[in-house]
Amino acid sequence: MNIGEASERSGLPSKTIRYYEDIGLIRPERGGNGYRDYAATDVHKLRFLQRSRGLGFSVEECRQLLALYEDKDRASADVKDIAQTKLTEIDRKIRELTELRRTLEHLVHACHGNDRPDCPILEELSDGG
Amino acid sequence: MNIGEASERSGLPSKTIRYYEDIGLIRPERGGNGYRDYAATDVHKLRFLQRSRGLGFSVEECRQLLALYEDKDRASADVKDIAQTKLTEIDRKIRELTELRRTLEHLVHACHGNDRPDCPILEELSDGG
DNA sequence: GCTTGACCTTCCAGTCGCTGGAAGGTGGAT
DNA sequence: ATCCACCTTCCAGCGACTGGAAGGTCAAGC
Repeated sequence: MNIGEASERSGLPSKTIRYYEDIGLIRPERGGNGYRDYAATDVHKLRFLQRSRGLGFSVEECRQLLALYEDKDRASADVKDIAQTKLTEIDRKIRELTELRRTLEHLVHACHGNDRPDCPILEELSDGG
Repeated sequence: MNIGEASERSGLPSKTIRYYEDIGLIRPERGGNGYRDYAATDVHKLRFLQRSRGLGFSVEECRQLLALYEDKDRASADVKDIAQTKLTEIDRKIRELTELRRTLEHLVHACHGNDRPDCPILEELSDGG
């Protein structure tokens, strides 16, 4: 199938699919007219990429996951390691966001047209409280 | 103080600090030798930027947050609106990250992590389960 | 006074992961 | 024959830095 259909089926823009080919993630066949020709397995891989990117894996991580996916003798521990690392990162982000939320909410509740130039709440905001 | 010390105190690389100046986020004084000269308030702002950037706010969002931070003399309904909008955005981000976390954790727990070739993580990534 | 080395300056290029657009070829319908 | 949607390549740009070259400044040591 042409890139347009592969795009529809995978949920990835054609541009992105070509880019993924550029960086060596997928290598579709070519028809006599020069058009890319995607097989069902290619679409499978593209969808795999679409999902893992959406889960916050970097392209390099996706390359690893794809290699593991294609490798029949892979150790699932490798995959687990990558996912576990991502999980830790996500946890840290959630923690930090929750902190900022708390700080900002504090600010919203405290800022009532108070004209004092040295607002301790704003100090706290910049100090990381 | 020079950029090196501002970097140490704010946790931002000197390169990033210069970049923030390029795009008009901070405007330190200049010494007679042409060196940037950072005041304590500049470091406060830099640390503020360091935190909010680290939490996934775009530079443009940080510019707004910084305006809020600098608006301490004119705290008003407008200022509160900006903060409130940011709060909503933070909430959304936390929700999305939590969802992502849940999905990934599910995958990690489903994975045996041993050397068996069948890995639930890869299966779900490709099948979209 | 002169050298050393750490610091500072500017500017240009590269990174990642796309995304947009130009310029042109192909395919199928009218 | 013409139309238009699709495909191709290539080049440029985004955001938010990051690295490196080429050069200026400053304090310390000899």
